[in-house]
Amino acid sequence: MTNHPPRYTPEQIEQRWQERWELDGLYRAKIDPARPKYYALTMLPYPSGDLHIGHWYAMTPSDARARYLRMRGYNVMYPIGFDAFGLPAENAAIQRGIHPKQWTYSNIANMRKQLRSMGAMWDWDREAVSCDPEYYKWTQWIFTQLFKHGLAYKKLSPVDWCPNCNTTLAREQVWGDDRHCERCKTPVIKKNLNQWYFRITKYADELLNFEGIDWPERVRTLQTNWIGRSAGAQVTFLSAAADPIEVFTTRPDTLWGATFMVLAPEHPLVAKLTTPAQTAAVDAYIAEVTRRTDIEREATGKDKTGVFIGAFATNPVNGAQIPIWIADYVLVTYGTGAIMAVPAHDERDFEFALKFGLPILPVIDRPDGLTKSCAPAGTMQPGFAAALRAENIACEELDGALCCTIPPSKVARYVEIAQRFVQPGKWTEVIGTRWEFIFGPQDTAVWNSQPAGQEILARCQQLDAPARSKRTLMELLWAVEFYRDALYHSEYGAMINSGDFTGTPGATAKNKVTDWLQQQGSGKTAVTYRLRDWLISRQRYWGTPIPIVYCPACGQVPVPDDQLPVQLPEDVEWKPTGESPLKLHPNWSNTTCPKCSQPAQRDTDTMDTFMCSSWYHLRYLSPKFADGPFDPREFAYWMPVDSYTGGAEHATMHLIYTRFFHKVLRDLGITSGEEPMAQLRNQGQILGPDGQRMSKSRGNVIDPDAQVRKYGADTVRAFLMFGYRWVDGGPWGTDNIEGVSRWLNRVWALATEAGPAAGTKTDADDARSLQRITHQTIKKVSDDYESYEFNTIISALMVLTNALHKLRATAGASPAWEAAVNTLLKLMAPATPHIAEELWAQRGCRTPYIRKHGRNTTQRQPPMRC
RNA sequence: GCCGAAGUGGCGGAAUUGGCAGACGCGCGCGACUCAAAAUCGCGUUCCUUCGGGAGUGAGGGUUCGAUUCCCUCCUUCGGCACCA
Repeated sequence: MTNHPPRYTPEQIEQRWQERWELDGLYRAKIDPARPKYYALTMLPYPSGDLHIGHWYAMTPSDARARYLRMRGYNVMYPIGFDAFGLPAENAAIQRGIHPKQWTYSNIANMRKQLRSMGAMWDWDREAVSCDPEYYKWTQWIFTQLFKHGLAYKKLSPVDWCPNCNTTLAREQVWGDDRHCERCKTPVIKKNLNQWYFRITKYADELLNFEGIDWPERVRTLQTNWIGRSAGAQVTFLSAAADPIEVFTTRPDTLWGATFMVLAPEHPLVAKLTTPAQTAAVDAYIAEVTRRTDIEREATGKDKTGVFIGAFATNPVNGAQIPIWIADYVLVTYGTGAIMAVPAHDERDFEFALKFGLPILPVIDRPDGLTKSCAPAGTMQPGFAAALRAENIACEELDGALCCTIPPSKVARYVEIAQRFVQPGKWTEVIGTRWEFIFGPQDTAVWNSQPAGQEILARCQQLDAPARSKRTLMELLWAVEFYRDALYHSEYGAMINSGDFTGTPGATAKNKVTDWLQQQGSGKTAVTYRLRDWLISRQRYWGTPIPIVYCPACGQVPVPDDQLPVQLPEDVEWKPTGESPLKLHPNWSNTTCPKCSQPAQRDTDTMDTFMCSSWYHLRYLSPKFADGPFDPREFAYWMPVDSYTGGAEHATMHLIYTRFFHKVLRDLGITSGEEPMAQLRNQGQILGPDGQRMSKSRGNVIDPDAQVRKYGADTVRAFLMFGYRWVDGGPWGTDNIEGVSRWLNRVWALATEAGPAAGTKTDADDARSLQRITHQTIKKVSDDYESYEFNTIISALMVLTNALHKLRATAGASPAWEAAVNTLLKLMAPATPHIAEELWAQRGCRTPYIRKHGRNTTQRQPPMRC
């Protein structure tokens, strides 16, 4: 053997091709109405300093897919940029004395280099960097647009504050049971601050509609739950002094069972309604609740606390006077901050009523028909059990008591028998679907109203000493363990004990009552959301300044368009004081009012960085455009984003904000279309080899640069596609990458080594099976790119490679062989572009770039030749 | 507690309009090449087996000629929400 073909040396070929692609501007996306467009987008990185293997995992398959679509003939735009504002820059500045700007831009320079080593087809001409003044000018402009249209407002309220990051956080940035900061894991505290909010709640209903977009079920569910729409009614109760107290309820059909009210301790009416006798207790309770942090509230569990404020309200459906309490299980931030308590059909209210001895009245029939009766020893005369048995009513003895679960059809019969057998001076009862107390023959009492319940309780207390300690009838029944599962339920069912509405079936009850309330003028249908408005003020330096000026005469004035951007000053102290660094600047905040030219002050907070990332996909369209946030011509051609990929951890943050922005801008006439991203796919996460999240402190971080040096970018790319289900991710596998490396070497050998000697006979069957597997691979690879199943793309390519290997001796001289090798290279090109390009060129193919070759299909077409 | 997703060899993972379970890769075993090793190549590799077979996709049940795939119950893991009226 004298003529050894050159070995596969990725370090020699990869950089060469990257430079050539760049030089020829191969991946510059230009508007071309003749071709179908495809906007492929992957979530922009934060310039933390080093490209992480996680970036590779997220971006490589996206890039491969974009390259695939390009080969299919689409005009593909695949842009990249940096989400460059944010806390890490400032923290690095504090720790190392580097200016956040310098830190950020040098990181960006480094990451650009690293990103290029991936061999991705990014259009660097479209790069956008969110901390560039030309970028944040338009972030500010969008803010002023929202302000002018009443969608941005300032409000003093208790907000979540991270004591480590020294700034406020949006609600969705507070995570976990201990309510910690999403970024640094420090538990948050509450502060009362005057802050800017965006009215995202105005778009709640629209954000619930995912029609026409192809997003993962999981993200849609997360967003739906986060928005948390509940439909019901708002009902007005009146205090003795006729103050209206509004409550929100999803169960207007239970109004007749509202036996008390609960207001949030912070409810504005509390001070006014509290009677003098209760003032001290109420003040003490409020003080205690305010002192407690949310975490302590959580720690105290669900044990209900509360206090009676001395006042009563009138239930609008029956005029009943019901006591008003305050309790911290009612949240001032949800609904109206006040509830009607229906203890018989709401678990929390039930618990509260039981604890504080408040009355309970069942008003909804049990749909499951569960009916129970329990007669302690000595309650019934002998023969009772036998009489029941004769009726086929099954009972069991529990601690001497005769406990029966009565079939619905036998309830009436049971009552008759019990009447006959109850001992004089004793009683028994039937509960569940019926609430009837049996004192003797011809002597039963039905619990169908609050007063009736009181009377029954009084009778029982006369007969039975232990009952005298019970404050309510329900408390008496709760003492019987056997009854517990039948005393409370929250199902829909026929209305009972509800005046004229008694008997209304569960299916229609809610609507009938709501309609009636509306006629009476004491209620209306209402919808409440869990979603809160988006708090965007941050008390940090490295962010977009809020373009608002406070004028003593004119109030809040947005900075006019021609004065944007409000530049971030560079000469600041960024010590973490808890105040905005911009506030401490000697003169930055001093300005003049854009309206009246009198001295005025700038807002010294900066914006949540999620604002920057809510519209970056629009800036990519035309990052240098000066007459607006983007060039409308580019928008018209490229939008919406056809495929958006990134982590699912952004489901309730970035991915909801960006939809909100899009809809706002649409309503302002700036954009069009319902949604910004037509299709979304989430990738999973790469963990350390130990199965733990990669982190420097654990020492399990995989450095992509080192892997590229060792194996080459193509191997790393193909391994990341091959080793995992993309949606799942998993631990970095140190072993599997060797297999991918071997595969590329085998491909190299196949394409470069001399074939069988001239004149070697071809086995027709083998040539045919080579052709068959070639076409099967084309189909498999195409289908799997469409469905983001990247691991099976690589395995299909390996299968084809193995077949080539095996059939070389017998089919290596056939046309099918040449077609198969060329097809393999083309099918590999999206995943492993450098080696494919190199071998393509080495084979003397006339088309200069493999990617220019048209689509591969399974449709009949001549064997591909280069 | 509520909602959602997922459980397949020693490992990563294939296969679902219901049709040969374990593709592809790792690892492992045997062999070739080599003085030797690495690399490479070839063969084998779900488990049990008395070598005839038998069992097998988290567990149990059901539908079916046939179930990893569909239905019911349960278990485990992960993610989200959690006093949201």
